Amino acid sequence: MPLRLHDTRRRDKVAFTTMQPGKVSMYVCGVTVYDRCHLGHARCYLAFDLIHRWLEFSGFDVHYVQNFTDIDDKIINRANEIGGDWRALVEENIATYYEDMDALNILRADDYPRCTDYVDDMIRITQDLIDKGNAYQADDGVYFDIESAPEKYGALTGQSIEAVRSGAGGRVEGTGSTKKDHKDFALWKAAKPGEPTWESPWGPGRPGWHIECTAMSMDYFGAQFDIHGGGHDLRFPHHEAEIFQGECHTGCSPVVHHWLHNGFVNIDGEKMSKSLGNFWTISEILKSVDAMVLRFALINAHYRSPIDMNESLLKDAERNYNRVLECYVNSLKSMTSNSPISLPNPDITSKQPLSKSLGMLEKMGEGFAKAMDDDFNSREAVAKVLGAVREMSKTLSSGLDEIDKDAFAHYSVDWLEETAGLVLGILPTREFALLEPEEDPRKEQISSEVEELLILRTEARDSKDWDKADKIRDQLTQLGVVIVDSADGPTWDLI
RNA sequence: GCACGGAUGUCAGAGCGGCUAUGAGCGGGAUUGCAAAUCCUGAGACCUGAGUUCAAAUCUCAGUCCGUGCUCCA
Repeated sequence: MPLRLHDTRRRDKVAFTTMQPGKVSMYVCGVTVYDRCHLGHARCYLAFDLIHRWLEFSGFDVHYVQNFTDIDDKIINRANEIGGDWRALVEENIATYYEDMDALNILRADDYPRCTDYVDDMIRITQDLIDKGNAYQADDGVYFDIESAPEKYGALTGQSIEAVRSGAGGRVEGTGSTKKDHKDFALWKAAKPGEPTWESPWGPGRPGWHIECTAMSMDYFGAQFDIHGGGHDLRFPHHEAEIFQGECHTGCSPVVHHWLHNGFVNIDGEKMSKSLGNFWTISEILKSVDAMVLRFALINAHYRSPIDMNESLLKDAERNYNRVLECYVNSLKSMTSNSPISLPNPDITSKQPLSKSLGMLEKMGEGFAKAMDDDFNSREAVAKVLGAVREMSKTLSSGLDEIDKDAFAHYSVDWLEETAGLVLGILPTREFALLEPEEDPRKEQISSEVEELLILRTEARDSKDWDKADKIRDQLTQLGVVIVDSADGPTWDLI
């Protein structure tokens, strides 16, 4: 089934086409490196990681470029606040960006260009826009002239020029700029005292934000490319500005063939923002939440829908993720040979349980691919994995003979490694999965005490002294220990 | 105000012309002294009104309500 995806510009799900057969050029707006990454960044780059993975899995050769915005008002301000050098701030935040994204098992892009390496290109494009009559010089920099290409206004957000004029209300006055219209955006900002600057035909200054992505994407891909992605908030003005710049500069329309935008993360029903105090950085969350559980939670939603992050969502994710992991580990352990016998034909209508089970799994595998092909519906894909996990667990514990079980386990492992592993990126390596969990040192400390109490409890239970048994259990709870009773006697773990 | 998106069981949330998912919660069952954990199983929903159709949660029109953007923001 062919891949379809939702294009923001065309406002519809469209068939995915590439300029070159089998090759995809994909540019995603990266972070402005003035601070550590937060949950919203995780969501965004996870969304495009999944898209990246699915395209590769579908056989495309993807050239994935993601930039770092390493010069910007916020960077300068932050550096001034902390009294440090802006370059050091940039380096530090790029390093932690990689740390955070690696932790979430986000595959690296092919290239991570930095804006400051492309200033010459930006100057060249700006000059060209001036020459073509799409830009003009004002007192405080060079601006793009919206009136020179009014038909491009609202390409992504559907807003008319008039609406924005009235909607902008009182915010437009008193900026002290000599730009002609408040909608005109800066291509080049004239130097202010104490700021890093570059030489240009318009005097010392630095590039505007929007021109950066245009310069970098064109350097890698030329005048046109397949996919441009970013957060929902970037549609306006950032991406519309890119359309103005790119299309006026190259004369190509469209420059970008598919615009993809991911939805936002809310916290407990509220927008995540610093002023509300619900701003979660990735490194903070990962202190209390397993990285793969967070990944699971974030891909268990369609990339375009907003996510409401809260305790129960994470709890749900943990539970479901552990279910998948446990099934994977059990399947790995059930593989007893290197050369499994061939399995019966998958047939969902068969009376033979193994054949029927394989038929179910085959169907769920098809459902998984169909879901991903339908605008990267990872939530539906996750549902298929969970359905398959249920089926696998059931079949593995259904009393198959050794040989069938081995073969079925091989099938299950392959199934999971392809879907949950390669595409969703939530499986650990085989070696890691089979590793016995490391003992918590705190467990060691109380171990003998707990074991003693458990013996007393077992004795009490044997003599049906439930009062005493329950008191001991309360005592253990106080120690922070949870008991799991099974047919083979009680086991325990830290809460 | 304008623009974009949404309204599905108790909740989260897929499906988007005929069959409805997934998970939590709740009911029943197995194991169990009880609880926890695990497994099996059951009930339960498609905002309102009109239209198209043999057939509508799904398409069309109207309405109501909600979210987001229009300002640096993933």
